[in-house]
Amino acid sequence: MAYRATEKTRKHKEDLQQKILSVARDTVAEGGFAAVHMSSIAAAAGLATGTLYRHFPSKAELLAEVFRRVTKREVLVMSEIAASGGAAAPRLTDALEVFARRALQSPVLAYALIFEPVGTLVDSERLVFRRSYAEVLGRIIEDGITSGEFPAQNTAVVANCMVGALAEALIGPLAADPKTTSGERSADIQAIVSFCLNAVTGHPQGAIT
Amino acid sequence: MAYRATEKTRKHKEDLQQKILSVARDTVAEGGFAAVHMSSIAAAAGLATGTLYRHFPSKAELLAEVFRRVTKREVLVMSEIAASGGAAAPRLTDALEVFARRALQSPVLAYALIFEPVGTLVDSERLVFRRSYAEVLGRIIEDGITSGEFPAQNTAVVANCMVGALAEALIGPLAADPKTTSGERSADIQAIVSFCLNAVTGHPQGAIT
DNA sequence: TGAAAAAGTGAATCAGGGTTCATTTCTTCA
DNA sequence: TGAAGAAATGAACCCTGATTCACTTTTTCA
Repeated sequence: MAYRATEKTRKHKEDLQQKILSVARDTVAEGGFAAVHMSSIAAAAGLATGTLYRHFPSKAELLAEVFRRVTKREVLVMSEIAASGGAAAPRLTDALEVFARRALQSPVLAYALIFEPVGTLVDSERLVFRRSYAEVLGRIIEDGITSGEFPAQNTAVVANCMVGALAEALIGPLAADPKTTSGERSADIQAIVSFCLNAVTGHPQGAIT
Repeated sequence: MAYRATEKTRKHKEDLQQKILSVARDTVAEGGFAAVHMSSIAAAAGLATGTLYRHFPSKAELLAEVFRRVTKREVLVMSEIAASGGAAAPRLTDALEVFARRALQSPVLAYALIFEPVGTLVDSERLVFRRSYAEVLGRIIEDGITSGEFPAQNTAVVANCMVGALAEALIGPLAADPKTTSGERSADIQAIVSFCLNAVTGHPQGAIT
């Protein structure tokens, strides 16, 4: 036994994985999951194609890992807002706006995370992702109901509706094409947020454009 | 010149096209677009694979045609409701409910039409499809604004939100899994419709569950 | 240092389904 | 009937990109 893994190698391995994931993440952010090819990821990371398979069992798993990481951060951001104290309505507004603003900041990534067809593995991660959003929103709505801010309603369905409304109106196929000005886009955000707030509160909130 | 196309051959050709389209449509309804393979469609239609290419230049065009046909009917149904006279709120309710009920009646087809990844050609048809829905809903909302039933609002964005909410809460990844009872599903429909109605009217409408 | 084991390499292989096309069968009409 | 053209056939081909694997290079430690 003339070889044993050591701290140095462990670190090296870890670094490579990070490198691969980061290259892949950037590729996704720039061109969506469709732009990810094992060969180009390898090249961009300064490795041979085969080496990727020493770190990830398959392309699907690599993509799933990328998805998980990017996604985890997004959900975290929103759930922090949700957990902050205060009335439900402003928290809901904040949560929706943060989602929207981040999505518009990197539209390709947003599209990739929410809609882009990839494959079964990523799809099931996406399910988790969407569920997380719905749960975060659902919790705020429940708080609002408890505190009497919002009327009683089917929390789960309402939360799903909000996720759908945001996704569709902001980054889905029906969204304005990306060349519209950021001013127009933030008017859209306001409209979407108002839509959702009206829906839960049952009376107009905020700007109606 | 010992051959010229005749009525009989024309008819025959037409019949074959219908047959192919109908077989393909059934396949989609049963297993989504992913279940469509040129070889199996051909077999199911009693033809050789190559024959399909005498009627459709490619698989993509065949699928696009299937998509167009199925989709046209759906939009028609909803736009008839939208065009019927009366107050905007009940018309909107009807339109949303019809969409929902039809979607639940053939969930696989609904998923295929709204979400399933297929390819560029079908994707652009899908864009048309979703736009049509949004336009139909948008028109009702405008009527409601004109008549004073609804407050002024960004019609286009609101319509998109509704399409998204319906799609997501009903047939998207977040929707209840199909084995839930139809009773539960229709409670969901009510919740979704209320959500949308609240959102446009700014005050609670119908059942709140 | 050198043997053992892991990591890295990248060209070759594989897979799977859409598409082609040389050949066969069917229609039409003089 | 038979020549001309259209339609049908289905096995072979092709394309594309993920995956493999025999070989080379590094790393570790007695």
